[in-house]
Amino acid sequence: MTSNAAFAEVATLAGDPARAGMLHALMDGRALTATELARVAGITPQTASGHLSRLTVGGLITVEKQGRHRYHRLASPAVACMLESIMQVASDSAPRRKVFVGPRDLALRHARTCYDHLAGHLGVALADAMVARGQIELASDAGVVTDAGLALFDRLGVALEPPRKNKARLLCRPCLDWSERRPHLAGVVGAALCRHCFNAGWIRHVEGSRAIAITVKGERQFRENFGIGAAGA
Amino acid sequence: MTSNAAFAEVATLAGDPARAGMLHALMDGRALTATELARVAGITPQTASGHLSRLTVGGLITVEKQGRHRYHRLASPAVACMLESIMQVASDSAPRRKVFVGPRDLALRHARTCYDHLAGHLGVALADAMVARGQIELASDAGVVTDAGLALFDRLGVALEPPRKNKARLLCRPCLDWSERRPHLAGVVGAALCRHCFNAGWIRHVEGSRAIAITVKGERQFRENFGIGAAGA
DNA sequence: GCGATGTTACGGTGACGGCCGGAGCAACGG
DNA sequence: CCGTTGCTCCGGCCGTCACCGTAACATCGC
Repeated sequence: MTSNAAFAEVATLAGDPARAGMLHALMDGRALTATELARVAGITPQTASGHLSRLTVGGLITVEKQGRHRYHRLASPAVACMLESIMQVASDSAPRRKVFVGPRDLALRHARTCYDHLAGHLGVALADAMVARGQIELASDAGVVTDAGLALFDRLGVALEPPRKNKARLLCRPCLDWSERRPHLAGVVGAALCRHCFNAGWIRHVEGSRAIAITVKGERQFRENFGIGAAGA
Repeated sequence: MTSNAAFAEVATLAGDPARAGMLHALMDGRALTATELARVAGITPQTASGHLSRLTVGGLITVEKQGRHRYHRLASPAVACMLESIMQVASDSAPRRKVFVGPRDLALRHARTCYDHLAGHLGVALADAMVARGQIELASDAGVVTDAGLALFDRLGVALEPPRKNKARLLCRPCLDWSERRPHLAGVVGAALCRHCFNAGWIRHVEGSRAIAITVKGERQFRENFGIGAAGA
């Protein structure tokens, strides 16, 4: 069982509360420094450094040196997907009691990024709207963008990466939202849509959090293009 | 960060080598007793009992009492999906060296079940064959069954669960195979196909392993219906 | 009722690992 | 050049947890 040791190693790396906090913070896809990660995890920079070193050799994160800063980010989308799935299981078994949700948690539940796509109330509302309008079809396993959806992306100027080959259907991945318990849009399509929202100035990052804020412009665009009401409420 | 503690708890449960071995053994979707799982993990039944108790309260497995035996199985497909994704990350970072593959590992790589669908060389070969024949389309995020694929399933008598609503497209989920590094068929479609292979006597479980054996009848059927050569070699 | 088997509960032991403080090293700025 | 900042290495403390042996409890066959 050679693969078993590697499996346990990866799971152990994610299992420490301090490391889990750091990985959680990195789930927005951005790169953070060791000191920033130490602060979110509530430990000293020395301890954080050790953790980050272990995470790096374990292949969960990668480091990019820039001057006297060292920026850490998740190593791959596969890691983000793994963290998502663990959160999925954790939120399934966790609701032993209705937990207290602080204001910070509330902002996260409203709208956040999930590595490279939108999640929270906003992400789910967007997916719901597109399903209702026949622009995408979503099953539990997978999803597909219809011609109406392609037309919408074309009209909005959503840039797909890599550029779509006209032959194959455009497929997308549903991702069960841990706060809403309903699927939102992930995969290449979710990433493209999220990227477009940032580039067009519809949303922006909230400093020091995975939460995102909807701009005034974004509010209007979401209402006009997706029929989503004030602040996705 | 209420969800953080639950996250770390779940990851820690999967992170112990002994527990990882048990979860790995349960990945074939069957239910095993504490003694069997102890033997797989190489620990005493007492120790295994403690581990299984923790896994149960953690929501990773469920227990079914039957006489003096207690059968343990994975709690949900979400747990299986999580274990898959961890294995995915582990196999990404693990290939530090070409590891020795024993005969037991070899059987696993040839053909095995992955919770509820087929994996290994056989699983990948089936997916490849269906893609080549235009019966399914697979992207990295998702997949879809074409009309040709639906016709094939109909001809073979593959029973979909739940029965397909004629309106929506039949979507499927690709699952990156850790041994082949290529996608095989998962999700409801993969599960239906796997179930049909068992029911029709094309494959059978190898006792005491996640590996499966292809019967003589199955060999002929796989060749005739999917063009897969001897033993999927 | 009496062994045999499967499973759980308890106490003790040992080790792995997280944490911090102190010190050493690069990088930027004045 | 020197002080500041960001990060890493080292040594030591301490809590947690995996493991086993012993023992108790349920279930089945005789």
